[in-house]
Amino acid sequence: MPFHLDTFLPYLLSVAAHRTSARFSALYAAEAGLTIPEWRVLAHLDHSGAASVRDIHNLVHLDKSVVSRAASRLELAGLVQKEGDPDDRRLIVLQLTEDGRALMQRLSRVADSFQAQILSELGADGPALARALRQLGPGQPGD
Amino acid sequence: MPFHLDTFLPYLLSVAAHRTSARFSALYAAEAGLTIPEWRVLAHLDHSGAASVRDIHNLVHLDKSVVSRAASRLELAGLVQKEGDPDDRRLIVLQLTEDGRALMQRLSRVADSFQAQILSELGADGPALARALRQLGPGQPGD
DNA sequence: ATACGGTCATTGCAACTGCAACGAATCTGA
DNA sequence: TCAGATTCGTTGCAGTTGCAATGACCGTAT
Repeated sequence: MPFHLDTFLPYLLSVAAHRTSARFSALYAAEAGLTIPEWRVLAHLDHSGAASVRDIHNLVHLDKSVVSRAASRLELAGLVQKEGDPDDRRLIVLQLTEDGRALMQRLSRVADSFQAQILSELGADGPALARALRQLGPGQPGD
Repeated sequence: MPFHLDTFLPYLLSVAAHRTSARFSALYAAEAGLTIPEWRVLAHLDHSGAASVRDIHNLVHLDKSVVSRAASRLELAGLVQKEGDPDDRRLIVLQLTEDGRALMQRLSRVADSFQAQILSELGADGPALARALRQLGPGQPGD
């Protein structure tokens, strides 16, 4: 009996994730010229206030090098401020600038309405999807 | 109010997809030395018998160039046979070789048991996840 | 003090991706 | 018939990613 790729969860996840990210990134690429890693760094900083490259690497599932380069681009764009931590000079403290906070204020509204749009498309399966994704994502398993 | 990335569906999808693919690809990377696109091409050929590069590009959500290069590597590895279509000499007919079929017979068992493993982890949310992913993936919306 | 292992951010580098040509083959309509 | 538009697979190329150094810095135990 041949194998059915179109019911295989890793494949379905990959396609759904790619398509959903593309739909959303079209929105904030229009609003600002952001890439996905840049968006995630901004979003995490908006949520956590200040964070090091390592914090973001651990919590947002992005490689250290990706975070580092995204932060450099964001600093150049004036959205993020980088300064050395005086207590531990290995660390870089990343923070939103005034412009960055203003941008995130606009973008979080876009994100919220996108989320609402997706949930309305999903109907009753929305909550189960969120639960399942949290289960599959790197939560408990050591990662 | 700050934005919460950890309840945002595009982000959750991306993390879950990446992690699940990594878990699975560790299995077939051990069994054969396959990359993800190579696995998808093999799986689709196992399911559809024979297909052109374009067919796979359309149905498996992989860029033409990715399919083309994966097919070349698979041909070199003796898993796939490439021949020109006599009716339309622009087309390339891809087919599994005997070795390719044998490999897919082993891999589809690995895949099935992985799928079962995932579903058991998800419990009651599994079916809703599958429905939701099919809804989000490129089905109806022209794509 | 100071040597040493561990942690941090950055950088180099190879591999991969997505996109835009490109050449070959087919289709269309005059 | 035959010129132009289209479709096919491949290839070039720039940008990105993941991984492995690298160098700076810290903590600790001698």
